[in-house]
Amino acid sequence: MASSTEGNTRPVRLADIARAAGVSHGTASNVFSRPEIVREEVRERVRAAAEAMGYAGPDPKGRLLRAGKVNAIGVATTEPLSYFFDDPFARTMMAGISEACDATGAGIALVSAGNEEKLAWNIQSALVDGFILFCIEGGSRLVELTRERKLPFVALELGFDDDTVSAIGVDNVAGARLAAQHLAELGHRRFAVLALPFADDSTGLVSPERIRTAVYTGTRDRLVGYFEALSRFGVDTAKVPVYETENDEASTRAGLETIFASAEPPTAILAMSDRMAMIAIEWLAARGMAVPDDVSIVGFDGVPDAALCDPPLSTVAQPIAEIGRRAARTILDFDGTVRRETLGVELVVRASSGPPPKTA
Amino acid sequence: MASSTEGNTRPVRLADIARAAGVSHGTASNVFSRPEIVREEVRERVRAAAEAMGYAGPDPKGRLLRAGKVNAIGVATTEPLSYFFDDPFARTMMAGISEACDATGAGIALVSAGNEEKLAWNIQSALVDGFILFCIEGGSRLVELTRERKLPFVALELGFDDDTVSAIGVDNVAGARLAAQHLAELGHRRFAVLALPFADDSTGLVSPERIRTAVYTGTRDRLVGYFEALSRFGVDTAKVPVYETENDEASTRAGLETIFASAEPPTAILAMSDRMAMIAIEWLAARGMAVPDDVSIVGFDGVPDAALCDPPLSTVAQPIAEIGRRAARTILDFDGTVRRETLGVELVVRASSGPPPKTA
DNA sequence: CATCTTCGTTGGATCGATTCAAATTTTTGC
DNA sequence: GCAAAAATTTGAATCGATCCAACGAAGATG
Repeated sequence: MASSTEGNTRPVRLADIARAAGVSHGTASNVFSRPEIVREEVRERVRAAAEAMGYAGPDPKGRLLRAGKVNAIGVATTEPLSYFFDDPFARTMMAGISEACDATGAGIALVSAGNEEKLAWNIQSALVDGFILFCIEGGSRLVELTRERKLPFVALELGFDDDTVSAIGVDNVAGARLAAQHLAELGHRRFAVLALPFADDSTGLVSPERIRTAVYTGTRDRLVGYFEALSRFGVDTAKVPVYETENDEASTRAGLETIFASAEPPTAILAMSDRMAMIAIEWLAARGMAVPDDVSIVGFDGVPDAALCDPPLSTVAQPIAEIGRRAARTILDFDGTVRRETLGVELVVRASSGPPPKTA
Repeated sequence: MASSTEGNTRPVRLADIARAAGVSHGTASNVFSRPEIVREEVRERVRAAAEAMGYAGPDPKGRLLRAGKVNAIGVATTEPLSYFFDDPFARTMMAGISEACDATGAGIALVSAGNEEKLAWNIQSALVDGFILFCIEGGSRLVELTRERKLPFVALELGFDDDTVSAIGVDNVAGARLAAQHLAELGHRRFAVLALPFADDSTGLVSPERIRTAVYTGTRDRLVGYFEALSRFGVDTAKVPVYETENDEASTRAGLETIFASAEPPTAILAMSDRMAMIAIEWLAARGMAVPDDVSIVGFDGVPDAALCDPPLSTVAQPIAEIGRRAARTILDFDGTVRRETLGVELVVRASSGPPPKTA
C-alpha cells in the first residue's frame, strides 16, 4: 500500500528516481525509453525505485520539448466544439480524419472558442503538429490566425483562391452542374437556389455584384455550375432567385419564405447543402407542399442523414470521409509543399426529385 | 515580402528575438505574455524584431513545461476514435463535455488506439490535465492504465465498485425499476432482458453465478432493478432469460434468436441500452412481429435517436449531456478529492410499449 | 600481456519558454 | 537637488525529459 493517494506533494521526477537508484539520469531515462540497452540488474533496480516512489513514468511534457513532435493533429473551427458532434457533415468528416489518425496512432485535438480572442489564443497554444481547418463562417480569419502559427495546415472545402494555402475539396462546378442538369432533364424550368455564404455576415437575395466579389469561392463555383447547366436548357438565370443563408434553420426558413412569396414560385430548389435541403423539405411539408410532387429538391454534400429523411434526398455526394482521410494524411506526412486536391462528386438520385407538376 | 515560406531552417526562438532586439529573454518573454509591463518603446522594438525574423510567437511546447497545465482534457476509450462521432450516446456525452470545455476555454484531446499496447502508450503520452474515461468494453483495463498516469480522471458510467475512482453515473437500480414497473403495470408477465456486458469477453445467456461475480456493477445494478420490480408483480425472475451482449448488432441479434426460440416467448423486452432496443425493433419488424402490439420494448439511455425511430422508443433517459458536463468540470476544477456522483433518471414513455397481446 | 571490441554508464548540453529576486532606471515629492 | 518610491529590466534558475560523445570495465584476440 504505497502512499499513492497523496496530492499536494511535488511530483516525482526522473532525476529523483535516478538518485534513489544510484544511477545517472541518462541511465534512468534509458530504462523507460530503451530498456533493452540497460543491464537487467540495473533496470530492475531503477524500476523498483520508481515503483517505490510512485513515479508515474516519464512526463510527456518533458519528452515533448526534446522530441519536438506532439503526434496529434488539431482540428479547428469557428463553431462551438459541439459542432463536431452535432453536424452530420462534420461528423462524417471527423470519421475520416479519425480513421487516418487511428492508423498512425496520432491523436486528435479539437480546437475552438466562443470569441475571436479566445480562438486566437487557443490556436496559438494548441499542442499539435498541424491543423485541419473547417472553413465555415469566418474561414478566412481562421486561416490568417493559423498561418501565424507557422505549422502545416490544410483548409477543408477549398474556400479560397489563395494558392499558398493547402486545401482539399471537391469540384464544385461539376457537382452543381450535375444537380441542375438532373432537375432540368426532369422538365423543371422554374428554379430557386438556397446558397451558402458568399462572404461573412449577410443573408438575403444576392446581387450579381455580391457573387462577383465572393470571398467563399466554393459558393460561387456551385452557383456557376448551377447556372451553366440551367443556361444550356434555356433557363434565364438572371431570373433565378438566389438566397444566401448561414446554413442554419433560421436563415434557410427566411429564404424559403422569400422564395415562395413570389408570383411564380419555383418547382425545383437547388440547395447548396443537405442541411438546407432537409430544412426545406420540412418547411414545405408543414405548408402542405409535397416533395417531389409539388416541388423537387436536390441537396449537396451527401451526408448519411440525407438517405434517411422523408422523402430520401437526392443530392450531390462528396466523398466526405475521404476528404477527411486525405486532410489528415496531408498533415501527418507533411513534406513542406502546398497541396491542393480536388476530388470528384457523384449525383445520387433519391426520392426528393421528380418531374414538375403538370399544372405548372 | 519576408521569407516566411522557408521550411527546413531551424525555427526562430524567443532567445533569438531577444538578442536581435538587444534585450534579455525575460523582457522578450514579457512582451508576449504580459505586454503591459514592458515600456512601449522596448515592446515595439521586440515586436519588430519578431516580425522581421518570422517568429511564430512563444512555442507552447516550451511554455507548457514551465506552466505545467496543458489546458486540455483527454477523453479516452477502447473503441476506435470514430466511436466518438458515430455512437449517439457518445455524441450526446461529448456535446456535454464540449459545452463545459468551451465555457472555460479548455481543449479536448481524443485518445484511443487499435491495440492494447498502443492504447497504453497513447494514455502515457497524452498531453492533458486529466482524463474522462468511457468505460465500455475493457473499461477496467482502461482505468488501470489511466491510474498509472497519476492524473485526475473520472470514469463514466459508474461501472466500478472501486471507491478510489471518481465516477459519475446514474442510479441504475432505480432506472431499471422504472422500466420494469412500467411494463408490468401494462400487464406484461413474460419478460426477457437484453443485458450489457457483466464482464469482458463473453456473451450468451447468463447464470446467477456470472451476475454475482459481475465486473461491471452497472450492468448488475440494472438487472437488480429489473428483478426487484418484476418480483413485486409476482414474476418469477429465475425464469426470465437474461442474454448478455456486447451492445452491438451481432450479439444482440443472436440474443433475440435465442430468446424468441423459446416455447414461451416474452411479450416484453427490457433492453439495457437504446442501441439494443432499436436493434430489437428492427429485428422484430423483419420477422413480422409488431411493436408494441406483439412485443413491447423499453430501452435505457435516452439517446436522441430513440425519439426518432419507428416506433419511437420508450426508454429510461439518463441526463447524458449533464453527465458529460459534470465529468468535464470534475477534471477542470479538480481538487484532489474522489468524487462520486449519481444522477437521477427519468422514464420516458413513447410508442414502443403497450399492453400485451390479448391472446397471450 | 598488450590491444581491440563490445557493452553499459555517465554527465553535460539541449529542447523553448516562464518566473522571480535583485539590479537598474525613472519618476515623484519636498 | 536629493532621497524615496515606483517602474523596468536583467539574468540565473527551473520545468522534465532525451541525446550523445566520452569513458570505464569486461571479454575476445593475437
